Amino acid sequence: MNHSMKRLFCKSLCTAAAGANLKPPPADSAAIAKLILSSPTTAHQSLDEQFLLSSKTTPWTPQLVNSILKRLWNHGPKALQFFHFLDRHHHNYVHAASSFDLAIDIAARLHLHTTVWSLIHRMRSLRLGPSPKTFAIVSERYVSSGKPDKAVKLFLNMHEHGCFQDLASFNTILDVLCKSKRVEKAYELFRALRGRFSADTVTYNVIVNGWCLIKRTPKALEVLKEMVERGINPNLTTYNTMLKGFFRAGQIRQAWEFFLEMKKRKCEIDVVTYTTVVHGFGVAGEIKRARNVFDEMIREGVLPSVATYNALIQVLCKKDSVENAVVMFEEMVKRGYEPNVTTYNVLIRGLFHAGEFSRGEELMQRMEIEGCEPNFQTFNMMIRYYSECCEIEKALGLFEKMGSGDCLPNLDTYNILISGMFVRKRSEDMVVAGKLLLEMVERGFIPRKFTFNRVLNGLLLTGNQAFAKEILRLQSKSGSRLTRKFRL
DNA sequence: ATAGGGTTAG
Repeated sequence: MNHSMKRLFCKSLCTAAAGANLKPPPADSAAIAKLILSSPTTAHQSLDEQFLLSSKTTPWTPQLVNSILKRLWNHGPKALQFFHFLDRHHHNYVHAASSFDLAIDIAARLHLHTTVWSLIHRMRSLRLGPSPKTFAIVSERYVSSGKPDKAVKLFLNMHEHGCFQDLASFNTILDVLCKSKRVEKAYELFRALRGRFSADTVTYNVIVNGWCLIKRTPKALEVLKEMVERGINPNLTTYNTMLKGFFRAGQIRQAWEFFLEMKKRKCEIDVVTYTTVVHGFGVAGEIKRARNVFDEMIREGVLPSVATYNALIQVLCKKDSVENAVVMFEEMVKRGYEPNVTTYNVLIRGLFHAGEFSRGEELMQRMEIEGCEPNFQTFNMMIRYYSECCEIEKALGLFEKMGSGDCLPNLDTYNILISGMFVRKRSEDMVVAGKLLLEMVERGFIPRKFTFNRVLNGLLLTGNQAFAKEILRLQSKSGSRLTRKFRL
């Protein structure tokens, strides 16, 4: 059953249920999100009349609210406006902890520090949290905006906000630091507190992975050794992490030896191990060895997963030929696998990269027919290729499609498209770039100074002085205006 | 949201 059929089927079922008075009519998060998006965005203005009216009869549930917040993820100001509206005006509805977590994440992405903390306090006064998850979200935001010390401090002070630290939250903060490449900082914290929290296999795995992520495999091996000495047993995850680390660091020979050692020691190697090796060899350009390992896994009775096929298809595109990748794709379908969005993205990219635009477009149509929704990567990648090849109309067409669909443009989309507006060096493209810049600010994204300057220069050079002035005004007050508008 | 495998860009 394809996607549109599924939707139809769902709809008729729901209508039947409502008609029979079995349950309240289902509220459609897509429709509500659209209504919110189409409300005017003037400052201090509440949501649209139409929305206000319909909100009175909408049976609000946390699931519905969360679904709407996710749809509005890339329009943070609207998402928060909606969240605050329900919080204030619907006294019979109280937000769930999970909705608070989403709102906190959105506010943190908009750098609305004050809003983040008032939400946390409100959550606490309603006795809904904050939970370890809330702290994980806020820490991650701190780390990704270049403030790892604040993240650590937050973890150390968690208990002051009514949330006690435990091994799980310790592992989480270490992982957050490692994933953002702040491995030295994580290692420092790990050494200071591993005794207090009785570090376990997960803790050590997080640290081993951290060193591997920054290609410092000797340090990772050191931690592995220490782990064994302290009586903490490494598991398959530990070894798979190490294996991936060798490939990432370009130590192909060591990776192969490590893999052989894993087999020799009768470690029950799994689909993840094999996928790591197939991908690792492929990225290193060793297509033949990648294929050999792929054949070996089937011989050994380890079933490849969609991820394994994705790895193989990707490396065929990059290091072999896109034609062979297409063959592999058809083979996986023939064997009964259902390609996912990553599969399509990898192959569409391969086709575009080879200049096979129409075949790439056909594949996108095919994915939609199969009920596989394109995501950010799909759109952003295609927009990037179209821009590079001066197909600005096609790039803009995809952008429109995102805005009207379930996948709102994100920060990358705006950056890619704005860059694309410079390839033709046309005056009218500069105006579009300026409009995109205004729109992205309105949606809560903060353009880099470079982007502002580039658009300003473009407008000035093409005689759009008045528009340039408008953008200059916006630049000077964009940050402060947002904070005032959405503070609780 | 406690850890490992596919999407980027050389």
